[in-house]
Amino acid sequence: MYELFFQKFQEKVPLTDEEQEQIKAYLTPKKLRKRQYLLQEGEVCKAIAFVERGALREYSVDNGSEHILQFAIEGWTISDLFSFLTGEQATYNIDALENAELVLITKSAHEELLKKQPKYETYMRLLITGAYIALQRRLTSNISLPVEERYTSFTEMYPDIAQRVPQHMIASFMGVKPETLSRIRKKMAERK
Amino acid sequence: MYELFFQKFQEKVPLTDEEQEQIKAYLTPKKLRKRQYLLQEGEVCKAIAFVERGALREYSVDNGSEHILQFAIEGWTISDLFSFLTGEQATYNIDALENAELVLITKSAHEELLKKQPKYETYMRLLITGAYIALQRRLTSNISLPVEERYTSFTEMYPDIAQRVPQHMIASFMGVKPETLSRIRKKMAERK
DNA sequence: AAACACTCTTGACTATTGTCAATGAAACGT
DNA sequence: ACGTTTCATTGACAATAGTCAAGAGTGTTT
Repeated sequence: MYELFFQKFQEKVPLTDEEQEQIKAYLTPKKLRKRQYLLQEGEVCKAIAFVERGALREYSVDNGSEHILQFAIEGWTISDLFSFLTGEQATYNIDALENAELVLITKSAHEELLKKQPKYETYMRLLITGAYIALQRRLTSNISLPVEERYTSFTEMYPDIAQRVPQHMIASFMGVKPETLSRIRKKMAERK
Repeated sequence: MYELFFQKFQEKVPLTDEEQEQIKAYLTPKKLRKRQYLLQEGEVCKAIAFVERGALREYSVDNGSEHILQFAIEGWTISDLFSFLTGEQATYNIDALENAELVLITKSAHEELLKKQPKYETYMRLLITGAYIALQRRLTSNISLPVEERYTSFTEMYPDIAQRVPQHMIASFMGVKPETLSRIRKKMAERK
């Protein structure tokens, strides 16, 4: 259990066996069925979730339409960080696109680990730094590139997600309507 | 010197006088004239810059058109983090919109501080976490909201920047053409 | 003071994306 | 295996944003 979690952890920060055991004591496993919520808008986000198996999404809802902020498949971490850290109401929803097995770091576990295990803080720092850089790139491509190029770069960057997730969710992730993505794919196919 | 830097630092992580002196030894002051580059695409980003006075922007260039990723005024931090951390070529440019006074943390200072001063690591973690959360919100509003609402929320969130920076740069930041922003402002004014 | 660069606005036109509605195919649950 | 939901596609039309070109107002430089 927690194999993938510690594999990803150790890619960033190596751990001795004892350190790993120490950290393990703070983790909570959780299973989620497809369509089940991990977090709903308005609740307080009580954990950071690492995906051991399955696929989740994080999204906001605006006038009834969903906007996907993030996907998370095996090896990824997902949370409403703002709500988690401040205790304020979450503005995002998180639910499972497939049955999933998660490793949860609860708020209290997070705080204890920050106090007791410097390597945890380092891991968190590196994790968020990587997420930040990825998000900067996504934003840059969003304000710079036409939809078609954003779509091809998405499928090249995340071919696994592109295959596992319905098209209209990729459209939502990209910030366009499903019909628009469908037409763009058609044009691309015709050109080939 | 470095007043604002340490004020912002201590808002996140309190320091003793000795700790502050220790950290101060790693900082480098730098002045930048209006239009001067701090970083050019293709170079390696050699420092994280904190703005004591003035205003900078970070932007990418695509087919000759500029796309502003970030503004930074007093109290903000700016860098091409990816290039800084990996030593790869920068994909962003950073230059001064006004004469500016900066506090630089060079790569070697950054590494030494991470080793020697745990509070520096904590500060960095919190700094990036805050930046990450802000960026998530910006992306959410980019994929969710029409341009007009993005513009009003920008001016409400950053009234200081909205006043100091030319309109076409705000358009670039929002990912629309200057003409479009101009027309949206006109519509808004007519409705009032 | 004249020349220049920069910024913002506006108009006419084009391109892209969204909306609404309908259809067929595939996947899902029982 | 059946009915139900979910998904993707398409068409006709509307709304939004981009392109190109021109002009006016500012402020700066020399």
